[in-house]
Amino acid sequence: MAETADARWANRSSLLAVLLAGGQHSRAGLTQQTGLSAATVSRVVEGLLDEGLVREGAVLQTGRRGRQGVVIEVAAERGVAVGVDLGGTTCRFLATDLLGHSPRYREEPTPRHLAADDLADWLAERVRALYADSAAPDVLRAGVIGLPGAVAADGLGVRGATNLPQIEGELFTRRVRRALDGTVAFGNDADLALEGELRHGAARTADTAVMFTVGAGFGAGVAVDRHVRGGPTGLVGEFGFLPVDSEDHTVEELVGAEGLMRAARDAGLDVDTAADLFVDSSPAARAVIDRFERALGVALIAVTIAYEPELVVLGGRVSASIDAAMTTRLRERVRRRLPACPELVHSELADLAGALGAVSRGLSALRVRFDVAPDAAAAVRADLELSALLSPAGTTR
Amino acid sequence: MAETADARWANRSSLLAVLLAGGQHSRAGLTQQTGLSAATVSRVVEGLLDEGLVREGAVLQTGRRGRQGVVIEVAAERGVAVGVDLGGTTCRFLATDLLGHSPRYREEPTPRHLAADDLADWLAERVRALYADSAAPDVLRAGVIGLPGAVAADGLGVRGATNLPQIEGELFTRRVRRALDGTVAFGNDADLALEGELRHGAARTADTAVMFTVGAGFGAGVAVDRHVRGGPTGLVGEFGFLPVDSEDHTVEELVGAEGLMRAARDAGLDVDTAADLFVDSSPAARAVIDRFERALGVALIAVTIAYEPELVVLGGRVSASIDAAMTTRLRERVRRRLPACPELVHSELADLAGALGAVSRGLSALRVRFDVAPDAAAAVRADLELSALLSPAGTTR
DNA sequence: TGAAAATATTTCAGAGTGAGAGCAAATTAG
DNA sequence: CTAATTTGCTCTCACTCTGAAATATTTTCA
Repeated sequence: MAETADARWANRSSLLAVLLAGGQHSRAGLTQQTGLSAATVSRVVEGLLDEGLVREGAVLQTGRRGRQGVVIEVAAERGVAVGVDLGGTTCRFLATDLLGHSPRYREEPTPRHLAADDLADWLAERVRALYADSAAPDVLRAGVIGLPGAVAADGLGVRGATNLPQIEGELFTRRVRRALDGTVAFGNDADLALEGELRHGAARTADTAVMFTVGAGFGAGVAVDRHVRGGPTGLVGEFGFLPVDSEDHTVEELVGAEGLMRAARDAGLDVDTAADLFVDSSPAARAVIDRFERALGVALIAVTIAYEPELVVLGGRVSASIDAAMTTRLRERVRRRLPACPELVHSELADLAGALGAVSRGLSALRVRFDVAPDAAAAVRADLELSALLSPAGTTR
Repeated sequence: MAETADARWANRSSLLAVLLAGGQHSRAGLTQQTGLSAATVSRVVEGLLDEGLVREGAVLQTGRRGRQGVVIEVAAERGVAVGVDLGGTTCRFLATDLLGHSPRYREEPTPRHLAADDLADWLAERVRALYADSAAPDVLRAGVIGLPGAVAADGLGVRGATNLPQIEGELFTRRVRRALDGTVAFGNDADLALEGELRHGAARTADTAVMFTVGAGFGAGVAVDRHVRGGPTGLVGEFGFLPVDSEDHTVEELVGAEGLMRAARDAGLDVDTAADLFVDSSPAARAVIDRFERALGVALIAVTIAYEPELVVLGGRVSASIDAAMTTRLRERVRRRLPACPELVHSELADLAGALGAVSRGLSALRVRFDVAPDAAAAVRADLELSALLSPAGTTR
């Protein structure tokens, strides 16, 4: 412990962290970025060149006089990260290289009729195909798969996957993991969506943030100190279970699309989608929406008390129906009761948040496998090439 | 950054961390405890001897054959930590040396009629007296003062101190701090009570824990990864604000002693203390207690969802009335709705939790000032000499 | 063309570590 | 009582790694 060798490793870590965040860096630039001496940077870079983890690229055209620096570029093809968002209806895949570049995105309907085994094989096959895109001989691979259920801290046990019951337990996850030689990890889809927003979306600058996912049901992801928390059994953030009145109605029943539709039916309303309810001005519809707003307000109060987040990101299908007037009313509702209230913003990454978050985690795992210190690996702010994805053509919206 | 000198500092840190945790250690023992080489331990100890931070004590009688080791003991008189729990009615003081030994405890009625200035002077005078007990020439002092209100992250702004209104704002805290030359920090009393239970009480072994303080009002402290969290404005954990029914009753109204007494009066009951309500078997009293239990259940559900703690510690005056039957019912209530439920246990430190937590934080601050790495400083599990305090004679119970 | 400036490498002294030798002090065995 | 053994501590030495400074290299500017 605490040998002198640690220093070298620490320096290599912080240097690699800078390189893996992307951008053009010469050795001189790295000297500035890392605060190390020029000599040390030269030596560490030499080591990385020997490892084949970086290579010298073009000379850096600065326009200033003096000798030009040589760009040190990461051998990005040495790693592949695959992020998957396995939803109840759609499955999204996103693969990138070690730098988060050359994204390849695809989506398919989830074959929800398949049993656990077959679904696992179906998924593994597609991930393997994305892995295979990189032809380099010694590629490290890391896949992260978001599931519509709570994932235990061990990363295998799945619970509460009402949308895709066959993935419950450890059968599905174990089979996927084995089929992919242990290169994959699992996470909760809401947590990964928050991870995405946290690194590349609306919560980019937030330290502590919560994401409400309002879809068929209601879920929340929680990030404290830029670290998404799931809890030992993955229960953390499941504010859908929170009771909101004396009759034991829960947030999920009043806020989720399923609950909304049931309430609409009970009120004799004839609507096809939850979104229709929000634009229906009949008293019956307004009553349902009022209860929606009340319940969402309770959830907002609860998370404000629990974490005092700077930001609550609204995501999920139904969240699109939450307009500015309603967010204003929600914040007022909180402010009437509490001395502070988080910002309320809509998701920036929409459908892609989950897959992006999954890739981000995969990239972190890759960095660690390339022997970057875990803290540094998680702190890297990679500049993924998202523009192509988020342009109108790239997404399904 | 990352010079070789860091290694020496890191080694000094981990060695000091072992020494400050207490116990008898020879150089050989330290070699084992720290994992460092014998040579390094000798060198670091030599440095500490030069600093005057440690000294050689008696020879260690092991009974084994071979040369006897010399005990390296911390110059505990080099630091004084004072913890204060400034309550609405009682103010408790606890002072220890750098090792958490030679505790001096006293309590006085809080002079709640004094204005901010005078109260600050009153408090500072008493803390100064405790500081003065150590006659060593170069003593470092650290005081931590628990206040019955939310303390902002900057450690100065106080809010929601309904029990002791004159400490609101920054006037009181600034004056105390200046009177004590900046050697003091402030914290929320519920947070510090949890800190105490976390380090020396019921939550000793827990990683993530919550403490409910059920007194006149209702507050909660939150510790995640053995780290008590307050939030930017100190709002974190104020689950008293949580609404529990459609009529907007809050947890505080239904659970705090004040709310209980009001409800009792409204129900035409003639009781003197909240405790009486719990042993009253009349239907009216039972109804009040039922609502108490329901609201506490909602708070328990909320914290379980928010943090999934291993443990919820029950503290505060009213918590004594919560018997085993009620905790069992509460846990059943949670389990009916959630897939997991924390343990529910009573505080072990009772009235002293706050002062103990405050001293613990003071000790941490002292360690940091002696240049121990903050992480290591916080992780030290000092063995305070509590037996004298917790024995029947030591407390007010 | 030469001066100035920026990048990169090499050299060197200094700081620090661990292994192992060596010394000191205790117990045990004969 | 003496020698062997064991344990604690220190000293020496080889090694790693760093940053400062000198040097080489390459570019722009006057």
